[in-house]
Amino acid sequence: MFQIDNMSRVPIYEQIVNQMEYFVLNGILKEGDKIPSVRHLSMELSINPNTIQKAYYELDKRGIIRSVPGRGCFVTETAKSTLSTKMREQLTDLRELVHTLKLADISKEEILSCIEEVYDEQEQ
Amino acid sequence: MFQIDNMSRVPIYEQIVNQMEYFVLNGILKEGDKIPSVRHLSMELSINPNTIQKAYYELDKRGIIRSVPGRGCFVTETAKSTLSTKMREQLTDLRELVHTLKLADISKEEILSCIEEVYDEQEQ
DNA sequence: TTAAGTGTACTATTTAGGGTAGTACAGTAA
DNA sequence: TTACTGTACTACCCTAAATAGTACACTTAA
Repeated sequence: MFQIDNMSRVPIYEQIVNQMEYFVLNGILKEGDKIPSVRHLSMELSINPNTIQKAYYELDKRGIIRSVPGRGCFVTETAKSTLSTKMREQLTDLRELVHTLKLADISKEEILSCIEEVYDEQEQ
Repeated sequence: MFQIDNMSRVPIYEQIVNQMEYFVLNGILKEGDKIPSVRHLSMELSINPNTIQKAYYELDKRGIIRSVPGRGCFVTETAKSTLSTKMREQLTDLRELVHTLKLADISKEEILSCIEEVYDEQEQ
């Protein structure tokens, strides 16, 4: 499920956070779902439990999961809508990236067709 | 000219590299232009000379500038075309970002109008 | 020739973040 | 009771980044 890139500059705990959010947005994880326990995921990814805990703590703080001592961690009911709102802020990143591409003399048409492609893709 | 964000996770030397490339793409720095000396930029930004040197070394390696001992550093004749080619590879990043926005239920139309805006902007 | 400015090359040191190791405690559920 | 869960804590290691300081060779202009 999770893919960790040890060569990345992005810290492992943040990779886990990002992928968890991606899974929620993508519907792979749904509201109320139980996610892997700290120790279990730690074993599966061969990562120290503290690192997983750090990721889960961050996700809890963001309202994506809820940690229940003794029971486990679960995706909150509001996770997806919270993320959708947050993602909208990435429109700023989009503008910056497109601006850079424009400077590189990449045509508007090329950008637009790129957008069309992504939106016409079927999710598997 | 340069803006350094000390709170950023991106290393200072890499911020300088990025901004130098941006200036070249944007036409603020042109082929043959002399760029600030290591010591001068070091003073201006209150950054250790070694950090500036590291950035310049990287830019030299990428073919964006040429360092000439005793004379200074200059933007190469091929800098802009080199960067344009490299920027084209960022179309992959664009796809990923758009994919994320799509997952967040942001409409295609909203994305497209965002693109239009950027391309219709006048550069100052 | 001299002086100032240039890039370059070192070594040593500090700092902060990330990650690991190990232990311990309390709650939950079969 | 037993095994699982999240949580908390200290200590330690490692790496990259950045700083500090010095030194050398080259170029330019006075």
